[in-house]
Amino acid sequence: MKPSTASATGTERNREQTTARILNAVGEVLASEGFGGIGINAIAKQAGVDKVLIYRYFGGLPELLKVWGSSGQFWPSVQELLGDNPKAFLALPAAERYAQFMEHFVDGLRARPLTLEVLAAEVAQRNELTVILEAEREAWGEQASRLLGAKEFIARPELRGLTLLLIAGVQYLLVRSRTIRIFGGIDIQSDDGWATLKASVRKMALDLFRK
Amino acid sequence: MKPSTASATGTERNREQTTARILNAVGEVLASEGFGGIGINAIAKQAGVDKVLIYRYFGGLPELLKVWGSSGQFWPSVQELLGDNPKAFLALPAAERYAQFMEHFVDGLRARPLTLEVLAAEVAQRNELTVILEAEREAWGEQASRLLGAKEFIARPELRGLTLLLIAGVQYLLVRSRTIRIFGGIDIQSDDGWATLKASVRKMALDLFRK
DNA sequence: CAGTTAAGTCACCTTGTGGTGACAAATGGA
DNA sequence: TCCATTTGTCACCACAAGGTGACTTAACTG
Repeated sequence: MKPSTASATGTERNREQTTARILNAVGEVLASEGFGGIGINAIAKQAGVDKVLIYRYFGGLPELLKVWGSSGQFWPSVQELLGDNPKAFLALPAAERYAQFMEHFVDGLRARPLTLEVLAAEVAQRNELTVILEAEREAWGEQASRLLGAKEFIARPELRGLTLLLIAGVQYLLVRSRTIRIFGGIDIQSDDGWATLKASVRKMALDLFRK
Repeated sequence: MKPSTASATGTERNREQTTARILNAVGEVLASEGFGGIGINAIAKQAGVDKVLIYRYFGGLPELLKVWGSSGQFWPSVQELLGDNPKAFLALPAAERYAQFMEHFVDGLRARPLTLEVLAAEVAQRNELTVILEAEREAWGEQASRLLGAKEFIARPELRGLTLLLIAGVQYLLVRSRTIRIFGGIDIQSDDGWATLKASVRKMALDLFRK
């Protein structure tokens, strides 16, 4: 029997693997404990790694979060919002395009619990991680609004504000749905509840874009 | 010179005044430090009171927050949303009524920085205080939607979901405006930015309710 | 194979938090 | 006037967090 201390945990002096473990642990802690549970000790424990290694390899918690945040894709890609067939999407009538865009946005965000967790943290605190993601989102919004239809946005400037409010509303309801079920009488945890909300938006779009 | 220890701080064995100080301190700490800064030590310090008195008079932090939360009026009253003349408001055409309602909601919330602070905290954590306010809000939403126009909501059920999204969007943008300025290209800290958003909603209402 | 570098371990410190027991002093009856 | 109650003060504990210095041991390199 070799009296190896490292082999007990399965780690064998492999920096690459250790850093990967640490980065994974960030997401794992985030998923299980939420943003409030993020801390040097918790991450080190989750990774099965001594916390001093985090300081050595990353410098500290802020730097670690920065690296982690830059590597993941938290936001639905623009492509994801357009659907399987981008060309066909852009050929749709304005109302249908608008409705589908919002639906895809809802679905994309609902499929990303970690993003919702970070989104929730952004609201409460402002730190290195949230700053990164804020910038990322601004860029995304720019790109998205261009795709959604710059034409319509120029012809009808009020659409810009309205869309922003709806996007914000979706984000808020999804973030809230992590901890509460009923909001304004609608079940925001269920598919049914979201189907209702999507239908509302679709109806609005049809009314707004009708001749 | 009397060697009075109490008179140094201006407090003279007055329980009523002390409890009032403590309760005030809750709001003050909340306003200056945010919800994350709330703690026994911080509140006691702000109140200029020994923390042990908080335990004696309230039992602990949760109980203190409960008392504080029940006493304040965090949410715009329904009356505030209807404006100076409720009767006249209800006589307005649907579109105008809808637009004004949303405008009053925005103004009412913008005038309540403490409410925004608590709203932000609700997103991240769930504790005694947030539970109280959640219940309060559900009741409020029930009342508000009844006033806004049960008639329209029955005739056009999609309005319910749409309104919920807009209300949620307003809350989200206002909460975010505590820490960031630009969101989706709009300045959510300025009156101008909000005027733009209000105008968008108004235009939408006019389009939706037109014959 | 010897020696340096780097990975991982361990014990420890500091600080801020919630929480409590014991005390000093003012208040208000009897 | 005396004495019990209540108000306020102070010193202290336990604990978890971030953070660091010094050590052991494996791996690479000449």
